[in-house]
Amino acid sequence: MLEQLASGETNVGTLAEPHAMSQPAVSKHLRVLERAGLIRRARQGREHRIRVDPEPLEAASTWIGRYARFWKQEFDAVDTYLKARAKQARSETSSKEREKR
Amino acid sequence: MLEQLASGETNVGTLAEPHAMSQPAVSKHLRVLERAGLIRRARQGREHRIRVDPEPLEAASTWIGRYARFWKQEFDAVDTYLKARAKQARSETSSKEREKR
DNA sequence: TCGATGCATAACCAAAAGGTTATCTAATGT
DNA sequence: ACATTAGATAACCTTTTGGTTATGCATCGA
Repeated sequence: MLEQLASGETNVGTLAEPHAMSQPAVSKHLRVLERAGLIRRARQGREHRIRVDPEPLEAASTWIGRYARFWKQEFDAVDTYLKARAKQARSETSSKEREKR
Repeated sequence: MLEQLASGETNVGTLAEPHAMSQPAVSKHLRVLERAGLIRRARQGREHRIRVDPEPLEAASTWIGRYARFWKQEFDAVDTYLKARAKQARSETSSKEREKR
């Protein structure tokens, strides 16, 4: 539904149609999104124009991005470490097998 | 919990401690995260080392980022439009009030 | 002024999320 | 070989999510 809001500003009724959803369901979603600060609402008369507030999403994006980059480093480091350990483990195993005989 | 995984690779038991959570609960979370492709698991003996897979998060980050930037344009455009309309509405109202008298 | 319209709210329901305890399996140390 | 330990799985319970219909309220057009 957020994705649909991407295609620009709409009123509540219009949002309900493409999803197989009733109007009250949409209202509920909008209330949640509004409390989460993800959308803005401008009432003009009896119609409510809804639009996405990009700020918090942008913030989330950069936050995740920072973490992802950090994790990528960790990931690669651990990966090479594990490969090295695996190689060593193989040689240890074979030496143990030699001992058994 | 993902945030805790940020601080590096761990095994399952270690993950349970800081949250007030039982071990099976953690196992459930990990299974979900694994199926979602957000973490990787390397079993070595009876211990499972868990680490974050940064790729999908990075993808999500850039996706959201692109949308956020796009929405920011929309947002600003609509904002200026609304301000203009509000100004016009005020002048129309006052002219109507003049008619009433 | 009065019916139609846009949306919110209330009351309710089914399914899913998220936790628990108890039990099982496989690897480990002794 | 046997007790211990890391983790998974099963069965169950409560809370949250996400939807519904019915109804209320304000605004608009005639």
